[in-house]
Amino acid sequence: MQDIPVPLANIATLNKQLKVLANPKRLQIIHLLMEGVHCNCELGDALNMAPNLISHHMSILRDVGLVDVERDVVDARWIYFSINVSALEKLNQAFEMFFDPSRIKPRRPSCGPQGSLLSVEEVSLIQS
Amino acid sequence: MQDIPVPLANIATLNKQLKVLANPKRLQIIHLLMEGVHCNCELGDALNMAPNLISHHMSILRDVGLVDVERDVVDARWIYFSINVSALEKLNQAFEMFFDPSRIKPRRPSCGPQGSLLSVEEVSLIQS
DNA sequence: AATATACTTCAAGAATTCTTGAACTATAGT
DNA sequence: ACTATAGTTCAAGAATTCTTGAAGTATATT
Repeated sequence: MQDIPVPLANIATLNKQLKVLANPKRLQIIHLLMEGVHCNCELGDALNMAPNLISHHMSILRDVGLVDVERDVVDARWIYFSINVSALEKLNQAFEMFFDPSRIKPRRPSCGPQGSLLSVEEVSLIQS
Repeated sequence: MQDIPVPLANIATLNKQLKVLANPKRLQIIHLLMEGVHCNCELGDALNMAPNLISHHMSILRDVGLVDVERDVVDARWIYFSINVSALEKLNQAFEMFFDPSRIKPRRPSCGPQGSLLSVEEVSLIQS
């Protein structure tokens, strides 16, 4: 039963990550990249999106370090996108920590008559 | 090594959940509710927000089933909000499944000369 | 019955994010 | 050098989401 702290600073970070992920196109891109390396044109074909839109979403994903980029060694015009594994691991851990159901504590609210949180006997005592 | 399928229908669901979570105020509300039951006024005081804004965010959290509501038994004007544990568990599982780093597969892209994915020997063969 | 309290709903404006089309950069082939 | 290709950047409009203030509900107290 160790206490896992969740400071407010982390909520801002978590929010930034969630905002990046809370977009259907970017989720689909991530899903495709989980299946392996893809170039811009491949993603555009698969998702029926213009290449500039792919670029736009990729820059958002790159900004949070979730996606890596490398140029083709033979033909440097092609660019390959891939998931940054350690970034994904950290993301996964952050989620698991923040949304961990075992973190939920029972507590009486500090306002209101708190009737609903009293036992049945306590409630009947008050009402009599 | 079992294959965990991630159908496209689930991406839409996941996106909906992520959009609800990708908001600093709602993350703070969730964080406070993890610490235990709170009423509207308590949340408003803690987060320095007007009660109608709290209500608004609560309805969004309720719509996805993440938050439960119950009226005070003694004084029904007070309303207590709490986290729906099973909803949080499902959310946690969905995240863990979708963003699981072990899902990442290596793959050669189907476009480009694929130079960067060739071995050093293969590349030197092409370039000679 | 009248007033107060705890909260919700509504509508409009503010802010943010998404998409589109055009212009731009970098590299490769002829 | 010139053209083609793969991808990026920019700016403006469209769409969505957030916040604010006022009005509305439901319940409790006097």
